[in-house]
Amino acid sequence: MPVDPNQDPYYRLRHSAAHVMAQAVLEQFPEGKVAIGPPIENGFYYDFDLPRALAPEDLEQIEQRMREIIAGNHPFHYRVVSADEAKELFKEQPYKLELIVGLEQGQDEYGDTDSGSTVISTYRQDTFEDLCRGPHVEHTGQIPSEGLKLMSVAGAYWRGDEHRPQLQRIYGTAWNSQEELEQYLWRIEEAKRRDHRRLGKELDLFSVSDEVGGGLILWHPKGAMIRGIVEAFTREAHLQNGYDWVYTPHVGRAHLWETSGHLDFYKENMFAGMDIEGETYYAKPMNCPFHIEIYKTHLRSYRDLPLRYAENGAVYRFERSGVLHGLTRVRGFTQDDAHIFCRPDQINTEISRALDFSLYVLRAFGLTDFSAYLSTMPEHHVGEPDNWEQATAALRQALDAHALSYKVDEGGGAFYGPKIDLKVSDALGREWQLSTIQFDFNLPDRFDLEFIGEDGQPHRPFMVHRALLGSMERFFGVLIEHFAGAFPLWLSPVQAVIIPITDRHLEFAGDVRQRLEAAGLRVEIDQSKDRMQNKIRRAQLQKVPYMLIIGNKEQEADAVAVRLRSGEDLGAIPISAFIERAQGEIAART
RNA sequence: GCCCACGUAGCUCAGUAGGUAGAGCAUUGCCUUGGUAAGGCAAAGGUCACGGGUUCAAGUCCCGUCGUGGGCUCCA
Repeated sequence: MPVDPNQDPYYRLRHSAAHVMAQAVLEQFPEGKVAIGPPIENGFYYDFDLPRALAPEDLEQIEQRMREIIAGNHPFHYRVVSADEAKELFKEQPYKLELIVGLEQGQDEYGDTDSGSTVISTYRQDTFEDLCRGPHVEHTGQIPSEGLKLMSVAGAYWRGDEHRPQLQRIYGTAWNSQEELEQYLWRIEEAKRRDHRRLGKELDLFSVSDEVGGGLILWHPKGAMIRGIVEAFTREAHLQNGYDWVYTPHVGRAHLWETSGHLDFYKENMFAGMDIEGETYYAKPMNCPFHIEIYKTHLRSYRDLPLRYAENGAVYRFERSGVLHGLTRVRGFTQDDAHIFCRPDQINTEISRALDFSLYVLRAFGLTDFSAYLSTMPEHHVGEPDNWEQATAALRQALDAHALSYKVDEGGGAFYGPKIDLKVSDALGREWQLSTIQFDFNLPDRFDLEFIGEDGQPHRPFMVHRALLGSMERFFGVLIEHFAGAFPLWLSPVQAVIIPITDRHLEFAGDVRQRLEAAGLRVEIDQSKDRMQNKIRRAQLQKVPYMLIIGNKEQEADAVAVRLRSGEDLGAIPISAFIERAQGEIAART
């Protein structure tokens, strides 16, 4: 994702670092070919076509050479050249030549049509001259050597096209100072510590089995406990917000998917069909057709609308093996899916409600930092432009009413309707796409959906597809990383561990457990023969919110000595008082 | 799917120049009965991902398959 030169204060420095890196690499591989080298979020990269694969040692050497170039304080010289001059200058560089031809046709370096000018320019520092529109720092000395680090090498296709040559991409990062660099590196380390795949194993939440297949999640008891709480909470919230809960099957006949158009346009993402008594069935990649079939079981009056069908619907999509990733990119997942069928005059209210509901649910899980994206009508689309306009206006109005700042992706909507995507930032400031609210002008036509209006005539309803959490799998992954596995009390699979100091206290421990469980708390006793210290350590590593230590003193006082996972020791608290405290915390979902 | 790297005990990893497999944690047993992040001793645990090849000898070298990771692309 390229960054905007006008908005990113690191743009010049990182872009310049990319040029310096290209110089260093070409010095080492004079026959190497260079592609493009833009600044990106947190750093920069440059793509090379080199005679051999780069190893980590090469990065050290390149980085070393970069520091020398930086120390040389070489100025960046800008000049405008004609297309012919440029072609002569880069005659040994086929990728640059392709870029120059593109520039002549008004394309940018990614091959996209660029509305900007078609000026062809270069920047030169020291011995290296690169096709570039800039801007850059004034001289290489302005790139802070101590804020620079090459991170990794990876394969990347020329122009992102798998049919074009695969290049070697070197990722680097560059900051204004060593402190900034170290902060960034700390964030990377912290992200690794929070990685849901790692915590999923350490906290025994879920696994993926080779035997079952990639991208198919096994929810272990503790992960399933959390999922169950999430589902119960959101289901209840849906019922309170005017949704009807439904259940639909995992497979459907081929004819359904022909009608929906999935077999025409989505087949490469579907699991292969299954033959049952001469009829082909497909695992569902989406829930919409099923909800539509429910809609169609009755003739609907304008008075019946809006109808809102919600379901935690498991869907299966064939994702290429290379893209699978933990819980966030899988082949089978459960969407908290709903479809709203409404009259044209209801869409403003419905969209506003859906957005409101979305924000309410996400906030309940401690996610409070949102950014919104509005995607509008693409060139190839179905449905009447009037409807698109009305729908887009409704989306826009809802965003404005909720005082959400949003970016507009002009022409970025799906072919079947405009949409709002909500992204949330987690505790580390990373963005995750969760909620989506999108209109669908395609399926109502394909399934010939109708309602009878006040005029006694059939009309086509508007259909809105929306998910709040996105999928249970991805959302769980986000929760794990957001909380670093230390879930708030209401979500914690084990809310308290009772730690008897000696075996003599086991009986009292059992008594305490019973009372806490009767109060609705999820409690375990650590009956191992380890010492108290080790039991504390174990509960701490499992990120259990409360450790309740029980010895002679507590037994006499009918109390528990409460230790928090923060390390704080609250001392002895009467059992009834502890129950009250925990119940209050659960009710507040903090 | 493609490029690169990786695949050794339940987990995290070590195995130097090919010579026949090791540690810590977890598990089990015995001793220890303790006051806020690891008590001691011992045992058990591995067709070194799978298949083939080179070699007197392969965890180690070569080829293939499967899987995982980092990217590309895509996306809930």
